[in-house]
Amino acid sequence: MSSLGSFGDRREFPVRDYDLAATLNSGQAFRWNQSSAGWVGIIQGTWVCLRPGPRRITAFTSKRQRDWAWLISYLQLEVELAPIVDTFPDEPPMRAAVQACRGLRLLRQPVWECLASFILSSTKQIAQIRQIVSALCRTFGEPVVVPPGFAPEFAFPSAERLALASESELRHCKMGFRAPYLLGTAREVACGSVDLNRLATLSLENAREELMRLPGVGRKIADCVLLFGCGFAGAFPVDVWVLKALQSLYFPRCRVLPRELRHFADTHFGPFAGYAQQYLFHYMRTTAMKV
DNA sequence: CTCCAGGCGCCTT
DNA sequence: AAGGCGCATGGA
Repeated sequence: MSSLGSFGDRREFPVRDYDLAATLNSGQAFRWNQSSAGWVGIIQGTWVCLRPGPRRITAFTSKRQRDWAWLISYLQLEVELAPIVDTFPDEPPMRAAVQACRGLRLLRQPVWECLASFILSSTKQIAQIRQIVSALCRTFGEPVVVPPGFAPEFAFPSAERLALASESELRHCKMGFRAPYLLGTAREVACGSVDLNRLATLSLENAREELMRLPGVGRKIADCVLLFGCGFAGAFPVDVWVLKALQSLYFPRCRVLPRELRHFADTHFGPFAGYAQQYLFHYMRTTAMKV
């Protein structure tokens, strides 16, 4: 194993209620890999390795850091989890999900990477989304400075770079019918037709409307970007897993239509509905699935 | 082999 | 408004 301490930079962050593995592995981000040194990822072109410890997370980077605001924001280290969980409805399904996923957090990811990744997510399993994103970064991303002994890494390619790609180049990354969607959205973002960094200043509804103007972005993908990239904790992405969770946990004895489940989701989970959604999603994928 | 995967856009009623 | 279908690709 490489001596990370003798290279780059290192910083310890005290945390409570933070399950790093569950958070990085819960289908909200697609570029984290567990190595013997810890969780290795790229955040805005910066290589970082994260090690969970008792009541702290230790971060190693390949380059000296002027400040760590980028990581504090990405990991949402200043968010206290307990007051959020306390707003969830007090009922058996939600209690079970919270108990099974203690310490599960939401990340605040770079908006473009989040948007592009979720455009690639439709009708794909998480393992395959990771493969496509990895190929996209290898093919179009700028090389990143990596500590000695670690695998080469690449930044997530900018919208401007992807806007210059051809559809067939994108298809070489195995994204299939999603290629024209990603290309179309990259072009719109690159030319400034949609300003991703302004979304967080809008209302949830207006920001969602903006995102849904983009090709390949419907309600579900828009809500993922709002929740995982823009900080709208009330956005509630409804996918096949969440539909299954709502149906089986809340209406086990009667068949409920998807649009009725959608309405239930919109009205039932409170101001941090997005957190509740992530708990249900992860609970369903890890433990409850084995029913 | 068949079936399905953190959906969307377009086409029918 | 609401429901059905095709779209690439690969793993179970």
